Amino acid sequence: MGRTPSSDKNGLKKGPWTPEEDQKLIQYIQVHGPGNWRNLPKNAGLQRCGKSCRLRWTNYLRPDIRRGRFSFEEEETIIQLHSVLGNKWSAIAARLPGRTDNEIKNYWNTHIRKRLLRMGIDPVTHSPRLDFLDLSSLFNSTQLNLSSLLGLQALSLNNNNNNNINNNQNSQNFSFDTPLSGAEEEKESYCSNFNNFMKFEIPESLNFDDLL
DNA sequence: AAAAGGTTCAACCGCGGGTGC
DNA sequence: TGCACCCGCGGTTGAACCTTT
Repeated sequence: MGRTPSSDKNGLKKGPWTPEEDQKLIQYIQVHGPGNWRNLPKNAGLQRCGKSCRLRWTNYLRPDIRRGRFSFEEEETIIQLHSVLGNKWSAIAARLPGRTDNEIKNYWNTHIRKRLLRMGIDPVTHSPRLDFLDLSSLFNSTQLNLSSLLGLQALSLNNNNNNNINNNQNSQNFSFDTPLSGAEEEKESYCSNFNNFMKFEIPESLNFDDLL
């Protein structure tokens, strides 16, 4: 993984970190603590720039980092927070203990974004993609309230006092079976949770003043 | 078995905000 | 006010790995 080992014009090493480099960085930070990244490489005996050291520490070596697969709850939280915060990965990471902004960003781009697209949800606006849906069948649906559909996100973001809004009314009439769908099991799993996605229920512990 | 194409994710880059002088 | 420096963020890259043909 990573990049080809190389050096820049200052003789500083680039590319993947070796276990020896990791050990030097960990030992130095255990004694002196993180920070002062500019001088850290020299003091720690590393041929790296401070930026590279900070990135390695914050994204990989920090002892409080939780590695491994994201749980469904974490995934749902990411989606909810992204619907409010957008690509503010550090803000999202701050609300997911043990996860880094880089990890969340990667996970979003490689997993969640694709799943939302597959489900017919625009990953930027978090609204159903009308270009993706079979519009003719939608318009023929007597139960569909299109204005509700278009106002879905606005509703969701203004639901501070309306957490119990029942969006099932909107979502139950759609079929998000997609021509691009992959594993049936996965599709079924995520479609069954579609209602949860569309509710965008904001955890009570979330402080909107902090977010915005 | 091997080649081709797709996916993952650690690491890099450029930019902008904050701070001190 | 302007400059330099430091730090953190978001976007992008590309080698390793995985899956498909």
